[in-house]
Amino acid sequence: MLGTDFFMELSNRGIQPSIQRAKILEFLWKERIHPTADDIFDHLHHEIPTLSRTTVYNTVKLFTEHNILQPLVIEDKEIRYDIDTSLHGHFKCESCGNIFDFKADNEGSAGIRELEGFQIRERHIYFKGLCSSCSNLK
Amino acid sequence: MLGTDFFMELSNRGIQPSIQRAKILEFLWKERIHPTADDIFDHLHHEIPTLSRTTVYNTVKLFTEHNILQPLVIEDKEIRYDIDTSLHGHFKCESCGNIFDFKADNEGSAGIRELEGFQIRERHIYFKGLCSSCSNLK
DNA sequence: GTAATTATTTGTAATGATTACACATTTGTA
DNA sequence: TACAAATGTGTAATCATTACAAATAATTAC
Ligand SMILES: [Mn+2]
Ligand SMILES: [Mn+2]
Ligand SMILES: [Zn+2]
Ligand SMILES: [Zn+2]
Repeated sequence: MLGTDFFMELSNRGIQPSIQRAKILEFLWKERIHPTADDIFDHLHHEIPTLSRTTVYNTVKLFTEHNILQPLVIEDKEIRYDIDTSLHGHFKCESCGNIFDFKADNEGSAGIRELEGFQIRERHIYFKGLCSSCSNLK
Repeated sequence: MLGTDFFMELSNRGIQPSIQRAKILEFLWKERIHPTADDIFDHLHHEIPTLSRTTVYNTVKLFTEHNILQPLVIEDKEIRYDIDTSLHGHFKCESCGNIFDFKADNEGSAGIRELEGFQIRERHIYFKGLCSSCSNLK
């Protein structure tokens, strides 16, 4: 998707493009943070003064349905969205609030006795604590 | 804690006992589900007609601070409480809503390169999908 | 034991992210 | 251009959780 048109990317994914959707996708793609819908709104409403919060909520929902986005529930009352939909772990720093990715073993998925006969659709792994920067600030 | 007094148990844990606190602890201990604060309230307000929702919220917060309880954030807008504070995984069935425990590997905690220098305070693993009962209902 | 102090409980009012909804705008099509 | 469908917008509702202040119960001081 590097350097390409986000309009085109939306089309390719079977989503009717719009300025709002393209800008939201661009933001998610370029800034590789794990923003909330509100974070996205706050960042974009300068560029698109008419942007509505509802549009952001609708769009992240749409993207999620198209598997472009993965919602992360780490804190209650805060859904974050990750454009990396692969299986990986998340670390949320309780001090700065940043979220960090880490590699998480895929194993353990199959060999769990208690889940015999279960249909697993989603896997989530998250840790909490202090990131190295915040740890160093004593 | 089997067959003992929950008042005593609270004292032992350094918590001033009360009827409300003891009943909440008893419920959490005996029913080994992962209830929300509201679930606890719904179950107990028959026994204790004067019980306030706020008391339940205050109590689960108190218990959490004393590490008697572990809050689980799996869905937004729903905090569940687990009296088993050990590290284990949770499976939430998207059909019946029940939560199942499973053993989760402790390993992977240390050897994660991306988290070098990070202070890990909490580890959470949860899956979603269909439990075996709900899977069998086709 | 009674009064004063402190802790606990209760009910109601606020909070705040998300959702519902109705209307406005834009887009696609004939 | 004209109409229909899709998309976007703003406001109002939702609902679990939290804040708060008054009521009640427990503990301590005398
Ligand atoms: Mn991620
Ligand atoms: Mn559990
Ligand atoms: Zn940090
Ligand atoms: Zn089920």
